[in-house]
Amino acid sequence: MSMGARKKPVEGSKAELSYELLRSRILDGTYGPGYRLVMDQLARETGVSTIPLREAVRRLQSDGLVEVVRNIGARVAVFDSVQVEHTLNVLARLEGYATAICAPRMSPAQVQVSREINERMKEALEEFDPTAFTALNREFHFSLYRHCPDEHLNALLESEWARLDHMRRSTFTYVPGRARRSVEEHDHLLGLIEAKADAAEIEDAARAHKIATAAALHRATAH
Amino acid sequence: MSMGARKKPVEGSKAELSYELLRSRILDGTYGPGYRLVMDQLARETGVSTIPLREAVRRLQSDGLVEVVRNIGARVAVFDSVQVEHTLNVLARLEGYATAICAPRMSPAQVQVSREINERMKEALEEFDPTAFTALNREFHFSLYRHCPDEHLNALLESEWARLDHMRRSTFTYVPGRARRSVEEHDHLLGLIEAKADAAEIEDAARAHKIATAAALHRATAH
DNA sequence: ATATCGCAAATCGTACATGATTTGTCCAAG
DNA sequence: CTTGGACAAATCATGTACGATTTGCGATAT
Repeated sequence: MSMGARKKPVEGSKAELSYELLRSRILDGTYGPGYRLVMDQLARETGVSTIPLREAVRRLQSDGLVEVVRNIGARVAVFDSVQVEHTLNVLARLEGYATAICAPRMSPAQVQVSREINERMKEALEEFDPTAFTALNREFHFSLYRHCPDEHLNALLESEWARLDHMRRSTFTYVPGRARRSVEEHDHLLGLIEAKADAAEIEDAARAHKIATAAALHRATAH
Repeated sequence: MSMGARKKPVEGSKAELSYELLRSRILDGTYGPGYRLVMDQLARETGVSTIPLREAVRRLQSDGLVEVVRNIGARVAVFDSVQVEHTLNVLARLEGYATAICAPRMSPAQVQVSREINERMKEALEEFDPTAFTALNREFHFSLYRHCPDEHLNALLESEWARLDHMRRSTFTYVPGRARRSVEEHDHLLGLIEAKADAAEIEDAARAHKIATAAALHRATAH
């Protein structure tokens, strides 16, 4: 038999594709907060039937990205600014732990990659580019715990970041004075990792870093 | 119109009921780890059709309780002891935070309820009843952050505890020497809450408490 | 003993029927 | 002429039955 690249779409059930499609459209803002997900409409639009779409919506429901009401339908979740603050605080604890257990596993080369990302954040800071800054910030933190031995923790982090990305669509959150301090704290954190500091110390630093972001946002919004 | 209590089963779609049924059966061990969830079979057994069951399985998939493979089916997730340790560590961080933000909101009466639960744990300890002890332990911690203002955090805690309960089916985890220290730490924690201690201090205590449990388990299993 | 063919079982997807909710219209009262 | 309510029709979520496709296993033939 020919062993050439077959047209085998191994990862391509309609339910799976629909899930990724809807998810990406929610996260990139195509379906904003409160948007109503109508099955028949989506079915015609995407060319699949309603059943795979229903299954996709169910997964999104457990992900917390949509809210489903019986006999009414599904809407993409809507968040207010206090929930942004809550999510930041939860992320602080999760990230602190993840960063701490991954720190000993990081090679010097990987630390260097993270450091370069932080340098690019400084550039974005110089050029007043909040969007790029935010994206790089996420990239920076994920670079710290990419090789986390706990897969479920990784899934949690991914999920919380996704929620956060989506929330930024409703309430734009960028505290001007905070960005400069943020990159400094990143440098400090990298220093601790390179110095093979104690796990508890690294965890404290990483947690405090994001708690500070949440606090800055708190002061900026609910003055 | 009569406004008396109608027989309105507001929460009663077949998809919802199927979800709760499957979930409870997974958590109480009826469907053990690795159990194969066959749609047609479940459909005949429960009297509903396959579609509501599919939706239920999708939600369980995002909950991390079942694993779905394309064209193969769904199996109940199987965990090993290291994942128990991971989950305990994640729970430690989440519980620490939740306990800290709920502490100022607790009334003396609520503290008293928690204290009574801890007293019952001491009784279970005297009578060598690990099962009751474990159940009470969960009840104790939930009593501390029942009125959490962050609903999503509550959902996360519920989810992680559910995972833990299910894991205990595979690997029975009870470290004899740990239980006595545990109730002492509970008393200490309650003292901090009553004394209106600093949030950071309470968080540290609650986190350290569960980290110690994880560490004890680590020593007991992978000696 | 190995390989190939074929059957059984279960998942995946579609079309259709049903029931609940919302909307829109018409009529009547003020 | 405006307002309020009731009835009707459309819209959409929910559930069922059925067909299509894939996987896994066993039997048969070489």
